[in-house]
Amino acid sequence: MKGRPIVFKNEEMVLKAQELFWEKGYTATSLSELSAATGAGAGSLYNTFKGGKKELFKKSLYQRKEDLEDFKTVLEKSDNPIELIKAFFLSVATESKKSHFKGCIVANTIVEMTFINEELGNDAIDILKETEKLYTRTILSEQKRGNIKSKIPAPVLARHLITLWCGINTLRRVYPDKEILRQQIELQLQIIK
Amino acid sequence: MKGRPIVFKNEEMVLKAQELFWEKGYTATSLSELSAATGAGAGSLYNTFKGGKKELFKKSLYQRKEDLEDFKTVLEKSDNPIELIKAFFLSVATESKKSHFKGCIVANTIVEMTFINEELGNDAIDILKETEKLYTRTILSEQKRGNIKSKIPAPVLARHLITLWCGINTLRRVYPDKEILRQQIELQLQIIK
DNA sequence: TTAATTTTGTATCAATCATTACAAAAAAGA
DNA sequence: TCTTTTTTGTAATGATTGATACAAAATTAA
Repeated sequence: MKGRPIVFKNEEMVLKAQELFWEKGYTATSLSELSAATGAGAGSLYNTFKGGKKELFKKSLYQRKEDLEDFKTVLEKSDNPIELIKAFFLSVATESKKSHFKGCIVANTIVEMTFINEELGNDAIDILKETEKLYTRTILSEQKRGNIKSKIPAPVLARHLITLWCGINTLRRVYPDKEILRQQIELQLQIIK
Repeated sequence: MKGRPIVFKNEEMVLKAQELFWEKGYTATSLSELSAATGAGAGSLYNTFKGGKKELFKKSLYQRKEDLEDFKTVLEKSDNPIELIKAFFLSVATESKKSHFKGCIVANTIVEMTFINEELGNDAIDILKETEKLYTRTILSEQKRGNIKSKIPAPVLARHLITLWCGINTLRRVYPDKEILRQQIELQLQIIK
């Protein structure tokens, strides 16, 4: 292929940008910060991401959808997916302080974007709904297998996990404390039994 | 008192500003929008709120602390405060669609401010912790009276309500639906029994 | 009436915002 | 080697940001 060789790889830039967007949100993250973090100047940024800041954010958000796909694969291979989901929620408690303060970029975006940019807000909502679907399928299947005795409808239990996720991702900023978080997550996971 | 009479009352300006901050957050709300919403020009805005945008936001946030004080008074007068708290949570489900999209300005601020402005973030965290204290006191007292049989420590149950609050205030943007919200809130309130 | 005081409205400020323009750099293909 | 193509770095762009300067307006006190 002709042309000057690429030095700033698309994927690496997205990951650097994601970190910034995750911490500061869309509005408060400036192009100059993105430029400094990625190392790429405005020229490279706009050449790589023709849609500018918005496209870069979309890619950063979409990266989490791919992470979800990875988790889906792991769940499908497991013969006790419910325990895996519970372990995932509990693992949040032991993450770093910085992770606590960052929360979840998907949940953060839903909160930030509702009255700012409906398109980006809906992109985030879609990811959360996709996650919910995965939970619903898993719970329903495990109910049929008898691994979950609860008669509460699978969609309600799945939405409970989503609500817990959103709740914990705010609580962990108020209490970035392993023990407190573990206690609260355990309490709410008891509903899935 | 000497001087040209005030036409823009402090309280009214705070309420107008609060509405904007609640919807769009701190960063995305501009002074020109605040000026348009309150009707006051830059002159009046900066004369009334010497600290500018930041002070106006602080006042908007602090308004919710006063609302909390009102709720505290109602709870103290009640002989079944737990039912009042549960009714309050359930009442969220039937609010307007716009209210669903707005969520909670305190929770919103915690999410937005962590990496932007620690001071404003901590102001919001303080309000949430104050709310938690109110819940803890109420639950502990009702446990002693035998109105709550659960042996789960009052602080854990109180933090459960805070987590539920944060969770629901994101979920209601994903599902601004009366029935879904009622279902999820009811499920989680069963823990307080 | 006049002076003192405060609020209001408007013009303006420097700084920063996201984005674009464009030439130099660096490669491949002819 | 020369042309073509693409990326990169830098210098602009106009718009908007939060905040300030300041005179006119509107009141009270002297």
